[in-house]
Amino acid sequence: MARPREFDELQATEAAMHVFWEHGYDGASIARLLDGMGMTKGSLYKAFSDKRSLFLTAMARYEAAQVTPAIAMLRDAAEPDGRKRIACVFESVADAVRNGDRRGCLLCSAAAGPSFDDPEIAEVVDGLLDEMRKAFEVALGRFMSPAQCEPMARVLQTQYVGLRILARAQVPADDLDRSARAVLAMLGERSVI
Amino acid sequence: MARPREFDELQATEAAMHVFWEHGYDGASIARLLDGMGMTKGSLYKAFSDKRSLFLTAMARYEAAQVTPAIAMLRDAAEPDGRKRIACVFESVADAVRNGDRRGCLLCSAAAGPSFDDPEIAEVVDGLLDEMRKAFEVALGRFMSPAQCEPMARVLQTQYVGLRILARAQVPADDLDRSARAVLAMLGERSVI
DNA sequence: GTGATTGTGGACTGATCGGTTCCATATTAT
DNA sequence: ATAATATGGAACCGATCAGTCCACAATCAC
Repeated sequence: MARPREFDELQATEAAMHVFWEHGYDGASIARLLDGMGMTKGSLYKAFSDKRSLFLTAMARYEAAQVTPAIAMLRDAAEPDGRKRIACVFESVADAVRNGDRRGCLLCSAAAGPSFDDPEIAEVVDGLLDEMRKAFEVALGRFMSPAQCEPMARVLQTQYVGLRILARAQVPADDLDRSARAVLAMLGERSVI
Repeated sequence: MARPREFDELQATEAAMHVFWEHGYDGASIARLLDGMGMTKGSLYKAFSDKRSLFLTAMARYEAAQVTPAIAMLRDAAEPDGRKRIACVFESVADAVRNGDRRGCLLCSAAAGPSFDDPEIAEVVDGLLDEMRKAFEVALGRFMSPAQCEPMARVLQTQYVGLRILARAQVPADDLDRSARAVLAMLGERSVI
């Protein structure tokens, strides 16, 4: 017995995610978010309470749409070659840059940004980055001795973050492409178990 | 025939550098800068024109005080062991975190931040990061085949950026310490030329 | 001393920020 | 019809932002 929403909540959340992804937490002003989401203040504040809540919602959406698939890929038992699983992740990073996508990674930008004063946001970001590290470790376990997996998973996690940050910087696309491939070259050279 | 400055210019520049280093470009409000530099608006704007100019000056100071020494270390012919040169850089990163220094690297934060809309700032940052990459390559050349140096230098550059970003995030110090050491372990394992 | 010159402190400006409130209007279920 | 809820949009809030301006202070040459 009430007027229904005129906007699709998932769609609006996704739009917000893209604005945050592109501009970062601080750079995403309410005005920009409203523009990107195609709604006005009244509706936004009624549906999402405030900017911080909206960001957490957008991060949850980012997790579902971007992080979870990557982690699933790294843990995908159907692909026996661990190197291929890892290559998939870094190639998608390289692909994004090659296609002009300079947004990097919402998590990495959040980690670098001032939204980290917020402990809840920090906890979510750190948690997801840790999940990625563990997933890297699983994939590495397919072709490396267990003792080497732990440190190498850390290296890959850091590489992921570094590449995503450099993607936002105006580093030439060629350089980034080479850097992403260098990670794979490094793994390729390494001896199997 | 004029009133002399009450502040030391180098000292003020250094203070500004620390404020930018800790809070990033956007987070370093004029009020915070004034507080850190111990001066008032009139003096600051007379001496440094505006925030952007002050940032460029602070970056130049950061280059002289932080980047140049690191690059010199990586290129130091007096130290024949290339691994030791590289270890020195990553150990100083680990040391900083261990001592509670969570500021990361001014360049890396700038690369991640919105100050990158400014082409001049971007150029300086990219240039310095590139200098670091080349210095890594020189150090790697001491114990690796030339063909392997180029991609591995990219990995080290990315690793440096990633670690510095994660240092700003609230990742546990132990984790960061392990991650920094993992880079060295990786290099240690690799075969000499 | 006086005057020219430059640094200093702080009040002030206009813009923008996130966020709130209000309301006339629209849409639905009962 | 009525009650309930969502909409767009404007008005508004206090805070903060970078930046400007100017009276005043301190120094120099003379």
